[in-house]
Amino acid sequence: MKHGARILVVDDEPQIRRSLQVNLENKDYLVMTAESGEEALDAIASRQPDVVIIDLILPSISGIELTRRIRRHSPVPIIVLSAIGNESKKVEALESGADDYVTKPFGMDELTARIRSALRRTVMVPGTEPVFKSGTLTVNFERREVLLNDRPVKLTPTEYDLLKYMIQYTGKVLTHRTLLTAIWGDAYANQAQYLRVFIGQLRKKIERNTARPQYILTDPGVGYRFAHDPQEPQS
Amino acid sequence: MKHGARILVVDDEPQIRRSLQVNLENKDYLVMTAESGEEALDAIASRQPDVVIIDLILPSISGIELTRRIRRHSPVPIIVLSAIGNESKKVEALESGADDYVTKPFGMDELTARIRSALRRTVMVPGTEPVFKSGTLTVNFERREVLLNDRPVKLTPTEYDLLKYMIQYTGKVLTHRTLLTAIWGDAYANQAQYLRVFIGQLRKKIERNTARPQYILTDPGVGYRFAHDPQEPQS
DNA sequence: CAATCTTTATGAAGTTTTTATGCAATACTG
DNA sequence: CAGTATTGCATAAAAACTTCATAAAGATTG
Repeated sequence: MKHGARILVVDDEPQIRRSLQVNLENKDYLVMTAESGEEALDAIASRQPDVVIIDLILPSISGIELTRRIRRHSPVPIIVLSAIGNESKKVEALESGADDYVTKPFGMDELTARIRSALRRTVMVPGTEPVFKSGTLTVNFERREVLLNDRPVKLTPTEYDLLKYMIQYTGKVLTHRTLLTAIWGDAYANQAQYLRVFIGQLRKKIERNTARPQYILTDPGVGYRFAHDPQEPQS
Repeated sequence: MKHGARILVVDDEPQIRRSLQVNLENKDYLVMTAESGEEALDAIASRQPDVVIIDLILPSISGIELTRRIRRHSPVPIIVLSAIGNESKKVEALESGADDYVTKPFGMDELTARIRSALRRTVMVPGTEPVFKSGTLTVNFERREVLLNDRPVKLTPTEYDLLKYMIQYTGKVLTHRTLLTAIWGDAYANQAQYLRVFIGQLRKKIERNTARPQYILTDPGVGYRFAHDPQEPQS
């Protein structure tokens, strides 16, 4: 019997654990479960999952605290489940190191899409791969060169830094705060408007249709992410 | 009197220095000498040789250690001289960043062949001559000579060093800091104005239209790059 | 003293920041 | 539950600021 990726589900509600387990095993994943943060930390240490799914509401250790603790010693991709109306917790979790989120109630298709994306986030250590390619977009970090359909695209320093940062974390949801502090510094953490302006300029330069971006996706109320699979322009 | 490439000879034995100097000057190279690693590092920083020849056996700083230190900040081709029976040092030197070696005793023909080969390699253009060509511009690194439409162009030493450095990294964006430390030294890393002046002079000498440079392109806020494919003047 | 390098000055070009506006999605309210 | 207010996003454009190109004067070097 051959299994796909190993997934750890952390939730205190037995029926959700059960439901996820059944559904994900149908998709050929190997599923393990934990009902508390402590159990989860043990399982991560001993059983090396490839992805961890965490319900934000947990007894004792909260999902956010659990995320933070996992990140202290493991880079495993983390997807958090947040109940609707829990937006601030979701952002907090992302800033604590989570990679992505799914809002309850959610469909299995959505979750499995996120899982697939998370699995592809093979730690892109900056410096290992000097050339990034996706669809018609090529970025040569060695040369500091951006090509679209083999034509050079001129980016300003800030635009380039922003694009580079996002590509480095392809697939991961990057909150406004995260991006602002990374590119502009701590003092600018609340200048979300800067971000909109520069994201807008980047899209104008690299997206075919800025109204339906393929690469730089908006996560409303949260931030932006660089798409793993450039969305095909839909009919 | 016009000189070819600049060669730095590093050896502690005066008669070898003298012999190499005379022989290489006969071949029309400009030869400078250093008798210790410290002197050599100074000379590389201040006088920008095109090739460095290092005797592996030196007092104080060894040839290998010297090679390593040079490589920390300069891509200048290094040829090491190893006495027979010193094979292991030779390998170590190559691993530390040397480009080639010559085993003593050696004939002048062999050494000059290695020098020519090293000079050729700096341009990374596989060909018979250590010459770079692009469009109407020709740079002969062996003779330290620049031609535009087959007419010689007079460059000052700094202009030449800058052009050569940029050609060595054709296509790659070189930041102000990179160029300044490479050509002028660490202490000048922030003198971006020098760079503008010299880039301006170079453009005046090699560009058809300095307002639309074909070769030396500006990346605003970042630095300069030597064009990969010289832009055709557009209508 | 002649060539080269370094400095200074200035207008032009380019970039970032700020402000303004419309739109769309969500939340509020009677 | 329709209509209205609010909030966040996208975009454009003006203003402020920074960097660039160039000329030319001053200093240095051999």
